Amino acid sequence: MTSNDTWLGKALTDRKTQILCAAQNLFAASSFRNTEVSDIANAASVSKATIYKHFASKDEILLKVVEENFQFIRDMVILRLLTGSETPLERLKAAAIDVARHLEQNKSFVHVLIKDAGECMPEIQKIHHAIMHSNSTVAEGLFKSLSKDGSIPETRSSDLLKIVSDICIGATYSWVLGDKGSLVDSVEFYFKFLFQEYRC
Amino acid sequence: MTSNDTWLGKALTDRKTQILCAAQNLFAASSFRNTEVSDIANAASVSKATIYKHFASKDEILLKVVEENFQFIRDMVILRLLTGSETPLERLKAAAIDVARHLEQNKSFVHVLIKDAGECMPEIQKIHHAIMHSNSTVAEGLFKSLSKDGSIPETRSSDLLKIVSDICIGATYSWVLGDKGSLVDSVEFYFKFLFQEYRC
Amino acid sequence: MTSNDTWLGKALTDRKTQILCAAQNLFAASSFRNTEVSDIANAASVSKATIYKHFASKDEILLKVVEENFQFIRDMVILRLLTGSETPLERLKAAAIDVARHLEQNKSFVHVLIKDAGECMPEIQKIHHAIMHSNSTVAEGLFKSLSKDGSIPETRSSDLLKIVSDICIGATYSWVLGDKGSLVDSVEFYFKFLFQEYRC
Amino acid sequence: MTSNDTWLGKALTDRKTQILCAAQNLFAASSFRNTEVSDIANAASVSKATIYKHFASKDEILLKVVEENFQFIRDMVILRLLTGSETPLERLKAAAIDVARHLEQNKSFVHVLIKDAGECMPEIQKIHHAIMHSNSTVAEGLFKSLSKDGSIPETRSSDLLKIVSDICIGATYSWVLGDKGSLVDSVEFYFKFLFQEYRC
DNA sequence: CATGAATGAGCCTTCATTCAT
DNA sequence: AATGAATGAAGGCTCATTCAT
Repeated sequence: MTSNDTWLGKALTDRKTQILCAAQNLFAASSFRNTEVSDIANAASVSKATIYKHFASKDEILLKVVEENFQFIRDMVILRLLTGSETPLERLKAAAIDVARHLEQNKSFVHVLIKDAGECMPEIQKIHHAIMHSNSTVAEGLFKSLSKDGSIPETRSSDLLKIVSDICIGATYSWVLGDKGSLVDSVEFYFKFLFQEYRC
Repeated sequence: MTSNDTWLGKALTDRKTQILCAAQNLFAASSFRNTEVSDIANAASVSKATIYKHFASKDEILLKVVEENFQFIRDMVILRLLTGSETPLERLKAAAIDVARHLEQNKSFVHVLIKDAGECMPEIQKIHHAIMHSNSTVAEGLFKSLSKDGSIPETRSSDLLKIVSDICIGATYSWVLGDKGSLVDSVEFYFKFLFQEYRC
Repeated sequence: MTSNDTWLGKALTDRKTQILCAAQNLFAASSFRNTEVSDIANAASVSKATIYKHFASKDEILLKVVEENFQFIRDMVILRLLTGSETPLERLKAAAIDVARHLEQNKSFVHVLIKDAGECMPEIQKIHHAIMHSNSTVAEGLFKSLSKDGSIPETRSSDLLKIVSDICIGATYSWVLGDKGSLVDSVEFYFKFLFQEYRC
Repeated sequence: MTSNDTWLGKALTDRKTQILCAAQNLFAASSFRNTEVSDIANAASVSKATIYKHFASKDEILLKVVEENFQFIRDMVILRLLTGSETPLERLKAAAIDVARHLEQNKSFVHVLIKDAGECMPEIQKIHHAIMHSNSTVAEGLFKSLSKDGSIPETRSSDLLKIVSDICIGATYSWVLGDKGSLVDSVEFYFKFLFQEYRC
C-alpha cells in the first residue's frame, strides 16, 4: 500500500524515489504536459538542478514512473500465477484481483497511464505484449498451468488471457472515468460472470 | 471507409472540416503536444490565421475533434439501438459492431483518444456517463427494450451494459496497442463468448 | 462644434470623414496601439477593405486625424490673429480662447495627441515649429501686430509667444489629466494673471 | 549627470536596474510599441527569459520605468520643498529647477513619458494628482510654508502651484519638441517672469 | 466600389535544460 | 551534492494588410 513514506515499497528517503513519487502524483493530478519540472522540484522539495542530476530529461521521469510501476505489477502477477496450490484459473483470478487491489491503492498511476498514454505508448505496448504473448513469463506461466489442468477445454488458453486482459483493461478504464466504485469488486464480478455463476 | 473527401460524413470542402480532419490525423500520428498549429495549417492547406478564425485556441481544435467524433458515434449507436426488428440483445450487438467497424475505419480517432486522453478527460467522461447511465438516451433505449424482452433474466440490464461497454473498451485499447487484427472480429467473438456458444 | 453628423465641419456622409471620426474616437478611448483596424471598420460601419481603399495604412489614418485637426486649428488661429479691431494682445488672447473652446469640444483629439504622441511626433513638431517661429504665418502675424503696438515693451515678442504657448500646452495637459474643469476658464485665468490684474 | 553605471542612483550591477535602464533608453529612442523584448534583452546583455524572471510582462517594464522615475522625482521635490532656510517661494523655484536639471540629464525619461503616455496614463494621472492636491505631501508642504509667509497675498496658494506646474509641464513639452535649448534656463526665465522682474 | 475570407510576418511568452558557485 | 540564476529554442497567437468575388 502506498503510505506516506513509501512508493512501490521503496522508502521516500531516497531522492530518486521522492522525485518519482512527486512526479507521479502531479502527472496524475493534471498531466505530463501541464506539469513543469519546477512543479516536480517543488513537490519533491529539491531543486530543478537536482532532478537533472538523477534524470536525463523530463521524459525520463515519466518513463521511470511507468517502468517501475509496471515492473512492480509484473512481479506481483508472476509471483501469484506461479505459486500457490489453487487451480490455474483460481490463480489467474487471484492475480487479477491482486493487481486490481494494487491499482485501487495507486489510482494516481492509472491516471498517469490513461492521461499520458501518448507519451509512453512504447512502454505500454511492451508490457502488453509481454503479458499477452506465450513467450512471456506471464503467459507461459498461465498456459503451462492450464495445460496441466482441464478446466477450460472449450477455449484456447490464449483467448482466455485476452478475454481476461481486455475486460480488466476496460474495467480499469471505466473505474477511472467513473471515479467511484471499487475496481476489485468489478473484477470479482467479471470473473464470476465469465467463469462461474453464469456458466454451465 | 473514410474516403479522401469526407470526414464524419462532412465534405472536406468546408474549411472547418478540413482543419479538423487534418488535425485528427496529425494528433494521431504523433500527439497533440507534438503537433504544432502550423503543422495543422500546412496539412489543411490553410494559414495559421485562418485556423484561429475558426477555433479560439489549439485546445479547442482537439476538443472539437473529440466532440464531433463522439457525437457521430452516439448518433450511430442510438439509431441502431432504437430501430430494427431484431431482439434487443441483437440490436446491442449490432450497435457495438457498427461502432467497432467505424473505429476500424477511423483508427486515427482512437489513437487521438488514447494518446491525448489527458487533454480531453472531461469530454470522455461526459460521453461515458451519457452512455452508461439510465437517464441517457442510449441506456434508456436499451433498458426499455430489454424489459419488454425476457432474454437476460439473470443479469440486470445495467450490468449488461457495463459488461459490454467495458469489454469493448478493453478490446479497443488492445486493438490499438497490438496494431493488428480486426476490432470487429474481436467484438463479434466477445459477443459470441458472452451470450451464445459458451452459455447454456 | 462636433455634433453627431459633422467632424471638423465636414459632413459624416463622406466615407473618409466617417472613418477619421471613428478612428479619432477609438484612439482617444483606448490608444492607437490598442485600436485595431477592424475596430475602426466596425465603428465606421464599413469593411476593413474599404478603409484600405481610402488610407494606405493604419498609420496614415492617425496621421490624417492629426493633420486635419491641426489644420483646422491653425486656420482658426490665423483668422483670429489677423482680423478684428482689437489690440494684438487681445487678439492673441481671443485666439487662445478660441482654440481652448475648440479643444474643449474636441477633447478626444487632445487625448489622441497626448496618448499617441510617440506615433506622430513629426507632425506635432512640425506644427509646434510652425507656430513658434517667425517665418510662420502665425508668428509673423503676431509679431507684426505687436511691433505696430507698444504693449509689451519689456518682453521680446517671441518670448511672449513662447510663454503663452507653453502655459497653454501645460494647461491643456493638466486639463486632460484632471478630467474636469474648463480649459477655457484656465486659459482666461492665465491671461489675466500674466497680463492684467497681477501686472502693473 | 546620469553616468554609465547608475540609473536613478542605483548601481547597474543589479539585473533589474540594468533592464530598466536599457528599456528606458530604447523606449525613448523609438517607442514602447516598436521596442521588442529581445531588444531590451540585448541592450541589457541578458536573455529574454531573465527579463521575464524579473518582470511579469513587457507592460510591467514600462510601468516600473515610469514608477521609479516618478518616485525619484517626488522624493527630490519633497526634500527640496521641506528643507532649507530660503523663503517658500524660493524653495518652490529651487525644487522646480532641481526637477528641470534632473530631466535635462534624463531626457530619455521625458521622451518615454511623452511618447508612451497612452500606455501609462494611470501612473501619470496618479502623480499629477499627488502633486497637485492639498492632501498630498508636496502640496501640503508648500501651502503650509506659504501661509506662514506673506509672499503671495494676491494669489491662492493652490493657484500658484497650478500655475507653476502647468508652465513647467508646457516648458518641458516644448523643450522635448524643440530638441534644443536648456530646460533649466526656461524654468528660471519663467520664475523671473512670473514673480520677479516683471512684477511690481 | 465594397467586402468577407485569407494570410504571413512577427511578437510575447514559456520552459526544459545548463552552469557557476 | 545541491542550488539559484540564466538561457535558447520554440510555440501559440495576433493583426495589419491583400485579394477574389
